[in-house]
Amino acid sequence: MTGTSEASLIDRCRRSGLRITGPRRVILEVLQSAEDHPDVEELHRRVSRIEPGVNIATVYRTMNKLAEHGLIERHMFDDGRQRFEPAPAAHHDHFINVESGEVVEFCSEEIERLQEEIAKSHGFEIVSHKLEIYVRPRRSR
Amino acid sequence: MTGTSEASLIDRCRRSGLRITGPRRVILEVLQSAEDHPDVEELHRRVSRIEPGVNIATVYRTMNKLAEHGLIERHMFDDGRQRFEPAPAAHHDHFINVESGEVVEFCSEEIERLQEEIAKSHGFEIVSHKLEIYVRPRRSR
DNA sequence: CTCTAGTTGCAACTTGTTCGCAATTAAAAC
DNA sequence: GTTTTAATTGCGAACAAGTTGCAACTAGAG
Ligand SMILES: [Mn+2]
Ligand SMILES: [Mn+2]
Ligand SMILES: [Zn+2]
Ligand SMILES: [Zn+2]
Repeated sequence: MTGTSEASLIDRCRRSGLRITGPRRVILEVLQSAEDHPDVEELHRRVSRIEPGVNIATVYRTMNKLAEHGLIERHMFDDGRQRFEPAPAAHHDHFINVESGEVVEFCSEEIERLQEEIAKSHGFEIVSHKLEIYVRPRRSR
Repeated sequence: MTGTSEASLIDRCRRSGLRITGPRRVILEVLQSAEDHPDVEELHRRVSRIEPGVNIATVYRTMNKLAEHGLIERHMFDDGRQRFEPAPAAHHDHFINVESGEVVEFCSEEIERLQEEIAKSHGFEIVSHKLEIYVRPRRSR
């Protein structure tokens, strides 16, 4: 669940007809190797460590472009800033540890199925959904 | 699921030690009688129709105060603006009709239970959660 | 009625994100 | 390799949603 789906983001960009420039290459590498769900500032920080001079507007624009082409997923957890991850091979949802900010991925077949069921019973067809569970480490006693 | 829990928002405010001023009274009435999940601009619009001159900053501040006291619930759907509803008597989640913007409430005992279960199995204890299902009317064939 | 802490209107500010524009450049076409 | 052109970039300004400082006002306790 961590790590990208099929090919590298760079390859997928090429296939989508996106140009691979210097800044973009670095951004893609940073994004690809991220184990977490970084926001734009954090991406920019990581990019700048590798290649200073890349403007944060470029990071924003690149994220928008990648999202348009379905190469990344955009999230908006409760802190109110966009966070990103390479488009995952399979759907998953998220735990957010409210104490550490850490994000943990999970997927429940049953929950997914129940969503379909309840949507159908309301006369709806699901376009997408978002399940975020804010948690803290369980204090054992 | 539509309509408030126990007492009126005004009463609950009084009990929380919040002062009932002119602007606040109108805001509370608007909020209480809302059938949807209005954002601040919309609340302000509705308030202004009843009593012009109320500043939008007051609406923002009132929402923050009410949320602090647990009298309303704050949501953030995909359009990126805060939306509000009076604190519901019982928990529920939301369908958002992507075509009309309409919000429909639902609750699934089973989904709630499965969340607990899966959180526990990851060593977490749930603080809160958010399940938003973006839907469109099911095209029957 | 008095007094004071809570509330308000207003304008200025903050934060996260987008945009216009001129300069640069990837990569398609020769 | 050279040319050509549309995509991309850096930069600063602009935006949008939400917050805040402040002086004036007022609910409601005593
Ligand atoms: Mn993820
Ligand atoms: Mn609701
Ligand atoms: Zn899911
Ligand atoms: Zn729920």
